[in-house]
Amino acid sequence: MSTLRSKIESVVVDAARPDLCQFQCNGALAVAKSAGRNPRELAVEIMERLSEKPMFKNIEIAGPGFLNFTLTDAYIINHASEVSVDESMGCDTAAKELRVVIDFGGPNVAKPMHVGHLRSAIIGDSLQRLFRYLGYNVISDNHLGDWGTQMGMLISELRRREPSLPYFDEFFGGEYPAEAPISIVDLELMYPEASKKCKADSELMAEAIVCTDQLQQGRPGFVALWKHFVNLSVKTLNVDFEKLDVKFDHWLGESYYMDRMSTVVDRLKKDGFAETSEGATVMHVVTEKDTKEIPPVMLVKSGGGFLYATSDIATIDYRVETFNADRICYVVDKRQGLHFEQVFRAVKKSGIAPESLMLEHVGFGTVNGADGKPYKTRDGGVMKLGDLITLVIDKAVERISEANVAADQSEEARREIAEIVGMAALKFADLQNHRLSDYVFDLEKFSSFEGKTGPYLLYSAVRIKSILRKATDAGFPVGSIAVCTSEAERNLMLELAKFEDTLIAAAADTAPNYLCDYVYDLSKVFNRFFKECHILREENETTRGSWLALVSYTLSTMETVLGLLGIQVPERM
RNA sequence: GCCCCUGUAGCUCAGUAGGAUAGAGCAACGGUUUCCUAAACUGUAGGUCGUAGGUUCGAUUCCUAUCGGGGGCACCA
Repeated sequence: MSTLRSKIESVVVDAARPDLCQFQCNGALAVAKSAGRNPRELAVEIMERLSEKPMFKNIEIAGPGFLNFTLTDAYIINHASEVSVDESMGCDTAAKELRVVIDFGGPNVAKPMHVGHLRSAIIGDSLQRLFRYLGYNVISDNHLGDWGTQMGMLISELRRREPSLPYFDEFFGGEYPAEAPISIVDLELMYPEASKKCKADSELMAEAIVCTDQLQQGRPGFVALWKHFVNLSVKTLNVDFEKLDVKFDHWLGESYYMDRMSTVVDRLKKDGFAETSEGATVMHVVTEKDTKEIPPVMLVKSGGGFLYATSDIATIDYRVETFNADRICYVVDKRQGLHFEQVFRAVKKSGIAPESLMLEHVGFGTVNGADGKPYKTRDGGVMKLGDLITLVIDKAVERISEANVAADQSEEARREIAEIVGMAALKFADLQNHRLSDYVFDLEKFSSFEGKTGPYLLYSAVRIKSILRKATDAGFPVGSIAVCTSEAERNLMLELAKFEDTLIAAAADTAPNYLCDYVYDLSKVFNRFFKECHILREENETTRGSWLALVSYTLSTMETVLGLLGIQVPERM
């Protein structure tokens, strides 16, 4: 099934001036230039060719050569009717060959997640849902930061605190304890302290780096300790991801590629891509065509440790070999752009990745406070993701009791609604911005539950559910879309017809904000229809049945799009 | 120093192949409730799209310069 727009002609676009027409075509203007012809004449020819089709109510030529199309109501009704009974709402969801790896989340061991991780998690999650919906073979992977210098910092910090633990005894031959030597709370407190000390004191930093290198070389006590750290951390990370309703197919952290890193580095050396420079192993990725400086990729530190780039290269090697990936999307802070450019160049140049592999850094901007600086807590500390979620949900609870809604519901049900509403507020507030732009995170603003917010959308959807419930109770059957009695109704059908185009554009640009705009526009158009066409009071059965079908179709579309944003709709609110 | 991103209404942001009168939310000032959830609907006002050139029939969009803001640039991730 094709979209209403593309049923006319593929080059036709939605109207820029809805007051003049429903769809428009600017092709005559573009073609006229290359053909050396008058655009209006060309437009007349196109119009004559198309005007025979019965779908058109009207075709006009306007301005310098725009073609303006208006469809007959019968045609619009027919399209809406067909799509409304289609399981995928007219969208091509057939399985596609392309295998897409989406790398997102990327939390670090021992560091609680913060607002930056929020963006990666919900943008990445939206993309995985979108690509899956469109039929792509998606593999999502939470690339846990469990193998970097922060591990060395933690190990050396703990050694200073508790030197007698067996993990630090090089000659210890027994079994290491099954229980972790510290709690998760201690671990999370220990990291910021260790990090601060290392930054301030180069000797401590050197010690941390030595510990990191030794860990990476497999020193048994350090590995045992490291496993404890990872296990503790993963437990708390899971709590946050669960609250966000974000799931991954894999949790393959950097450490997973430990063996592969040395293999890959050896191969790069053997094939002449890597060389030694100032004691470190590096790979040059600059080409003759470059006008800018591209620093070489650092593969091995002079002390023997691997780096961020090494693990990313090894990871690509794995994803090509094991997942047979055609495309890899990295949903990572845009400030890491240079890193990815280097890594992408390295794998292409060395042949680790085939030329056909699409490597894409899906970058995103920072989350700022009202002052335009990165978002912090009131006392200037890092806002933890878990705390942020709590704030948002508390706000929703507060608002619900204020507005005295869902008063007939149990305490538990209201709590559940508050969680859904809070998460919708949070996710929609983030996703509606283009991912690359920095945005101001204003709790009051998106918790105000007014305007272009998640809760507004939920409210619209919930009202539809309510109508459908009442219709069922009254014994009104859902018919098929058969009438178009008002402009509001026609506009709703036309808006619904934009569904597939929106999804395709969002996927092409990896831009969930297109979905946000669409579902918001749809809600607005629906709310107008809702105001003007009183469904349950309508006495004509055909009209009422048609409206119920239209309303049900709107609900499916809204729930689907919200679902692609990771937002669920409650039954009542 | 080099490179990348960015500058759109009072504020926060959209603007999906160069197209007609540049959009939305909030804030401001109005209107709508015997009516399916008023967390709604709706009207008005508000912009020389940072500035100056260029390409084009046509530029917020592409190119150049310039100013302002942010970011990145070998042993952190």
